[in-house]
Amino acid sequence: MFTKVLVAEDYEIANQGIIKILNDKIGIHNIQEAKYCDDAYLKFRKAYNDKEAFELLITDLSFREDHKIQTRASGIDLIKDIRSVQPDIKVIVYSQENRPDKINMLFEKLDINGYVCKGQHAIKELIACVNGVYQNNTVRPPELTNNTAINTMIHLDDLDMMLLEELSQGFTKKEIRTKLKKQKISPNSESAIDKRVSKLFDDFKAKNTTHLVAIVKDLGLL
Amino acid sequence: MFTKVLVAEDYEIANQGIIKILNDKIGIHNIQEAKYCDDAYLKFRKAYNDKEAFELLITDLSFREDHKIQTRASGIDLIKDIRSVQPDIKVIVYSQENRPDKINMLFEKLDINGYVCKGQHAIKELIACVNGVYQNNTVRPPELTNNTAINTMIHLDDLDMMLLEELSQGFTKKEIRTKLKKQKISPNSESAIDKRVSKLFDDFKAKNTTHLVAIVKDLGLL
DNA sequence: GACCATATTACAGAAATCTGTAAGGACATA
DNA sequence: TATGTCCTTACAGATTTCTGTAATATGGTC
Repeated sequence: MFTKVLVAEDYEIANQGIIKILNDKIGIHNIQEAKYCDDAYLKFRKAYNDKEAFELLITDLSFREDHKIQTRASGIDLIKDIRSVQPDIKVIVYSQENRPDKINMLFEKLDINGYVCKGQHAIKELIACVNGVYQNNTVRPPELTNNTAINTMIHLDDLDMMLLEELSQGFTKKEIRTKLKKQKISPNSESAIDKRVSKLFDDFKAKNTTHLVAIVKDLGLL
Repeated sequence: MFTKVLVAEDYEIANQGIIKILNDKIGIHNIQEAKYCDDAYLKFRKAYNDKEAFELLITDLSFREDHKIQTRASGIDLIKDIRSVQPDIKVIVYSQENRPDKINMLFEKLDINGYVCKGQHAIKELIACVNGVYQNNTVRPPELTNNTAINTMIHLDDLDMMLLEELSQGFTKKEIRTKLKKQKISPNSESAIDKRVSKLFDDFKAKNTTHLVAIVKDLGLL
């Protein structure tokens, strides 16, 4: 089993919870914790330089903003930076994120080894994940395999996201059209935008713009 | 210090984290945990009947829905039920909720003894809270005292909330007006509703309905 | 080039939104 | 009763939203 693990998670209680599981249930005792990305990187770097490198990184994705100025804003940056130094370190992400496309992105772009959703069954999943990753498997969360939900079906491109963002900020379609023209993004005609938004209505089964934004906010896409 | 504590929290990792803090930092070792409200109540009831009652309950507010059917949906119900049996038990709520009015409601309506926000400084806050509550103090989170934010300033009555809810569900003002008339809620005229919504625009500095709903969703009021 | 599917654009009309003004009712105070 | 304030209602007009139809453009395939 892994003997040396780094845990990066800003929620202290969750941080302690992970350590307790690793301790009690998996028997890993050489654990260091960090509440900030930069702090995590420093601890990683020191261990690496001392030839006592970590074998596994367990990290959250989002770190709440704080008074401390961070060069790394998210766990994604942290993973990239650490992997650029020590490419073979195993990485497990432990996060609230449950959007399949986002989680898949982590596996595809960052080549992470495992993912555990914060939730009711996190202990069992974490244990299974650490064991699986130790055996060189890629461990995706059960939600991902079962859940072929809306998010995966509906493909939102950059323009869709921009439209949703602008609409949620209260801009009229005329204003949005003007912005698009200024940025020389096409399509930028009134009816093209109308069509795009109407398609979003269909996709999300929304009655109007307000409803659409409410749905998308609830889904956490915005 | 307290000697017997019940922890009700459905997120397993957080659950373990709390127990670790109570163990390591406060020296409480007689701790029972529950992942479901009903389970928590049963454990409470058993201890009470065995004359080995809990002295402190630490509970979350929201429990994720699951396949298990629960008679108690939220921590609020749990607190009410437990207090109706053992009125003098101390209660600390540990939750993500950060809306001042909601938190204040807990202190006023449920007479809870302490509140800790899930977050970066939860350990320090939890320790301070348990200590404070043990000394018969009421411990409100630091956020609450500092944050005289929008939420506290803007008073939203039932009609306001209903309007926001209906609008976010994509109903037109005409539809809303019809609903109000059916339920014999006044005011129900088109212009009265317009005025109400316009006031909400002013309050939340929204440009239009869509913007308003987006803001309110972000604030977590809806 | 010819063909097809798809995406963009133009235009138009009904419906809904948003912002005013003005008038009436409820209620408290003097 | 008179006065003032606040809330509700009625109405109107400009703007925006939403939904169509139809023409044009784009990109890929044969």
